[in-house]
Amino acid sequence: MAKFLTNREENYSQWYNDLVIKADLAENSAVRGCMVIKPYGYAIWEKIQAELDRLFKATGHVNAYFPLFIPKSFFSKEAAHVEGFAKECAVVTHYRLKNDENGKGIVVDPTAKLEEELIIRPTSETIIWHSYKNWIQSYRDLPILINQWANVVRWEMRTRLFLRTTEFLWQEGHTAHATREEAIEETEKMINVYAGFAENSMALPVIKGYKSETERFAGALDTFAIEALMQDGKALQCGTSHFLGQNFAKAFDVQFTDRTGKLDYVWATSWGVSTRLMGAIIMGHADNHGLVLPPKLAPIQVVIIPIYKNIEQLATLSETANKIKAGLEALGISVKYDDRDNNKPGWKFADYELKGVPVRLAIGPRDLENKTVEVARRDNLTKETIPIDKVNEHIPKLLEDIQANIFNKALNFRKENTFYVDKWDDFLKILDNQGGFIMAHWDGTKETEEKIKEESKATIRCIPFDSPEEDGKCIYSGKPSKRRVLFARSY
RNA sequence: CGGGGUGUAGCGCAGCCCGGUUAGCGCAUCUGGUUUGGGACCAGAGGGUCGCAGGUUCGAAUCCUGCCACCCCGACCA
Repeated sequence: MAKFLTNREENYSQWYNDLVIKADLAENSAVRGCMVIKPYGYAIWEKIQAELDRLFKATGHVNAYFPLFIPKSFFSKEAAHVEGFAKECAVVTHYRLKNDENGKGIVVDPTAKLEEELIIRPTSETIIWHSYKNWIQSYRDLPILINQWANVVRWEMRTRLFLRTTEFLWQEGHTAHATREEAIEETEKMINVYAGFAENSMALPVIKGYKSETERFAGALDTFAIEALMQDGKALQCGTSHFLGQNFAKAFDVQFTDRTGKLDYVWATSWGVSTRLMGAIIMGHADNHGLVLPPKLAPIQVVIIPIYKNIEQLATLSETANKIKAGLEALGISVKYDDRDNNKPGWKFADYELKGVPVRLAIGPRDLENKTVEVARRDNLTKETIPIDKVNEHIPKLLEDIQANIFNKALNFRKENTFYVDKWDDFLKILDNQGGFIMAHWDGTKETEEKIKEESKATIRCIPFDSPEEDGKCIYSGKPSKRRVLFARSY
């Protein structure tokens, strides 16, 4: 078979780039660092959105929308927050263009300078908390459980399609609560929603945990994250949920009267996932033939390909194929019948494999005669022939089976690539050889964390919630430690 | 932003070092025909501001300057 993709083993990042382009998910745009998400890629994002939106609403949240622009002054109200984001903000300074007097096209009109510059949101805490000030007076106004689907801009140095783009799509939840406990509960609830989504829908096992102080969100008291292991042994942060304490309430002076009549600041959380999840799906499951989409997020779950010698034969096949299609659609399965005549079946087989379609049905005269259909599954590339009248029974089970199988495959990969390490030499050796997750002791200090990062390029991905207490010595400093934390090189 | 590389048709590339009439190849596209159970074949056709802007020259894809974009490696990050 001819090579259409760079081999994953040869050059992982080239393979990734090839895949995104060739599977028609996205492409680079005329603007540096910004991508065009193409219909097939966007369809996957829409599936992600739909399921997350359902989960948010099921946990009591509602959607709203806040502006793209944030007055510069808002941004500086929370000290840690501005510190964290200042270096990557796009700024609007003017509101008008004009024709150049020297005939050199269009220029910024210097008389149209804004009184106060506007920041294009890198995240919306500030403008949202400015609104919340007006919305909250009493404990009866709480909690506020709002999510918004939006685009944000972070002026990154180096970008990669889906993993890190200058503009990206995401959702950001911003909640306000009367008590610290309730806000912490919300923060935990949402990291669990994310973890559930990653594992159930994306078929990607994740580790939930706390971020170390240095890795925390700018302005948060605590950040929870889910971390997934990619096939090249690097970690990808897939979602974060932040306990913001009263920091933003204080910065924007949002106080409420509690049950006892006492005035207090509101407690906050924020949480988000982005189009980066697309990258996680790709790097978590895809192979040298292309994408492997989890059935629950695949825009096309089943593709039917006719094999025929002439138009008359195609017409006969189409009759059966359309019946199969209608039957599966009635079961809520998305089916594409590809009867285009410009490509041969072999071409289509390869193309749908590249696009990660979970199940392919091929039907030809031979099948028609035997009342059968050939079923090929994308996850393990096996084929079987089944009677047509068993399709409605077989395919739903098969989709579930594929969903479970790719999850288990990813889980096994993670198990095989998670190492409990106690010696610094082994730590470095593992990172350089195969990568993976490393569970090791850490003395809890910023200094050690920094040194480890410098010398190994690995960071603390998180302190897993379920990491058991055990006495040990820090992998780097040898000082005492109570539990292992999760290290990895990351995206 | 630092180091390295690349930019020529929708895609992948040759030509550039050593300037010279109409800029070439493969894939894709279009037309006609034969095909169709794992990326078909034959014949014909269309498609180019040679990344952009200046400069040198009788003449620039080719030489010079600046800029832009993309890729890889670092620092920053979801």
